[in-house]
Parts: sequence; C-alpha cells; structure tokens
Amino acid sequence: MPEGPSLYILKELLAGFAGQEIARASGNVRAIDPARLVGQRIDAIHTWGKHLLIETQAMVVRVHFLLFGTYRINEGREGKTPRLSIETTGGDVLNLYACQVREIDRATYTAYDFSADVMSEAWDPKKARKKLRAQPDLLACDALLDQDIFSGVGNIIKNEVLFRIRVHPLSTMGALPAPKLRRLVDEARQYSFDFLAWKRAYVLKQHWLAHAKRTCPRCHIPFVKQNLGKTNRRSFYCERCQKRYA
DNA sequence: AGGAGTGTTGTGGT
DNA sequence: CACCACAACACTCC
Repeated sequence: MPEGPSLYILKELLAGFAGQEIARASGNVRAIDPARLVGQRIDAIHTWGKHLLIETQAMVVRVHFLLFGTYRINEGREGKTPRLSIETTGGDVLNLYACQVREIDRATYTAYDFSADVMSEAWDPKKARKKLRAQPDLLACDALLDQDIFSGVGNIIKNEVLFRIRVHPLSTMGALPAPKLRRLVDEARQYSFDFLAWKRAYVLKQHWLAHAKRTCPRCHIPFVKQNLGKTNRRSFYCERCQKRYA
C-alpha cells in the first residue's frame, strides 16, 4: 500500500468523509483513544507523501501504513481487528489495519510542507533541486527516498526513476550534471503519476522495468541487486545503462 | 517453512 | 554529537 500514489488514491476515496460526523470509532490502536473521535466532525482529509491526515476540530490524526498497512472502505477484513475503525453518522466506514496511528499537534499539522510532496499541486521542483544541491555527498538512492525532499517516493519509484534517467544509484548529487539533476527531480514526479495511473488500472507491477527485475530490458545483461546507501534499501540497476556520476 | 519486502522509528553502541 | 547497526512493528506472498 505504502508509496505516495497509493495514498493519493486513498485520499480520493475518502473525499466523501469530509464534512461528516463520526458516530463510532474503535480499534486496537494504543496511541490514541478512539472514543475521542466520536461526535467530532471530519473537517478535512489530506495526504502528505505517505501520511494520511484526518482533521477534526479537536484533533489531527496521522496514519502511516508503513510496509504492511491496508485499509477497507465500507467493509471489513474477515477475522481482522482494525487498528482504527471510523464510522460516520452517514454510515460510511473507514477501516485501517496494521498501520501506525498518531495524534499530531496543530503546529505540526500547520507545518506540513506540501511543496515537498511529489503528488501535490503544490510540488515545487525548484525547491527540490535546491535541497539536492545543498547536499553534494548525498547518493541518488538515498536522495529519492528522503521524505523531506521527495515526500511520497518509495523504493519502487526510486528504482524505476534511476533506471529511466540512466543514473547509477551510487551517484552523488554534487557530481550529477545539472540537466541530470533536473531530470531526477522531474522524473520523481512523472513516474509517480505513471505509478498512479497503472495502480488504478491494476497493471502497476507489469510496468516495472527495474524494480525486482533480474535482467535489464535495454541491454539484456543481468541487473545488479544490492542494498545501497544510508537507507540500505534494495536497489536494482544496470551497470552498463546507468552511469555512475561520482 | 522460512524469508523477504512498497517503511519508519527508537535504542544502544562506537 | 554524529553515525552506525539492529530491532521492532505486523502482514502477505513466494
């Protein structure tokens, strides 16, 4: 479930929840008391990268699906207790499973910078480039996973973007030629929207060119599969097609 | 059966 | 203090 485009889909599905009052709330969440949500009107549902934000007058709840989180709308999962379940007076139900639920304070909520969210209308590529240039030692594989720069980008998008732009994951930001750095930023957003379209059509996986693949579709040599960078996440790359700038 | 993975956070060590 | 390795969380699929 986790990357930004999936949250974007969820936000759309939840559009009808805004303005509704919460009639019931329950779940095995420990960080908040679901009962506090009862009687609250949902003022807004937002996403920022991989965060789902549910705003009411009294509180803002942040949901993160991490690696395993899932949700159901107007249905439940057989034999599974939701982490958090919210039912509106209108009869709509949101069930959240295996996710991290937290309350955040108003200041934190207000401070969310949507210009860093690759799925947002407010996405600002210029700011992203500036952040990248400010960290010349930052590796490409780590840069794309940095949620303060590319909020919403996850490991799949990382691998696909680097393959598309033919950049080796261990390239440093300082060594990337300006047009490449620009492409990295632009493709992070572009691929995220391609991801969105493919996810909607249930054809995402078949469009992967690099992630979890064994062979380079361009030159047909085996991909290197290695955990790289500070983030130490799986990277799939072609040593021939993807140039290492360092 | 065992292991790995679309992710993040906290802890403890160096 | 910075950086790291590792554990924990919790679920599905191969």
